[in-house]
Amino acid sequence: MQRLNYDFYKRSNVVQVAKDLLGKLLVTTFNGVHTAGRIVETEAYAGVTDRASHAYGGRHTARNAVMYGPGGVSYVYLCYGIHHLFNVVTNEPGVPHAVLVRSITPVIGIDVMLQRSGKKAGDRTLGKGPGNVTKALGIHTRHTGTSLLNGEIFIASDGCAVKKSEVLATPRIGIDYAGEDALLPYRFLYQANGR
DNA sequence: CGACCGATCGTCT
DNA sequence: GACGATCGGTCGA
Repeated sequence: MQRLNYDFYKRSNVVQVAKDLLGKLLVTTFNGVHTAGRIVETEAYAGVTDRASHAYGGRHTARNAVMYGPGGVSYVYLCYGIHHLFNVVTNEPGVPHAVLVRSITPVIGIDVMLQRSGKKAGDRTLGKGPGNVTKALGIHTRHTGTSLLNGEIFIASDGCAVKKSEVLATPRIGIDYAGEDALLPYRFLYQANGR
């Protein structure tokens, strides 16, 4: 198992990074409790030129400040007052690109994830949907700005190879306000054996 | 089943 | 003061 390094996150093509994150393991290690899931769904947010992005037009606020920092840092924010959504900042400082992790399949610490989510064993919705990802892994808005290069949250490769034929690209979810950018195929699903 | 709606609050205007 | 990069429960068919 190999933690992804800055060279992975700093790349300038956020769409490519979003695709490359499929099949990787998203790991949290809070208080010595390890939980991890395989990333099976991501969305790319292409910064200032992307109307769906929080940084569209160079918008710079306290909330999205970490997007303007270096890649390999978490950007977690609250949506609809209830859901904590986990993103990975990409690219080099000054370019506010990010990838939203929308779904994982549980791999390590499934019992803990079930407990955190209040779900029963066998529930297929565990880790499905961006709000459920953070709930299962214990990620909170307080974790925004933490580095994935050396912190409690990180992404690793376990050598799982993702074939191009197993990746499906579709428009992103819930961004109807983004005009033509809502049509961009920036959502990627990894479907090895269905879901 | 699918459609609808309520929850719930930080953030930006 | 309005509104989400959502979820899950409920209602009607």
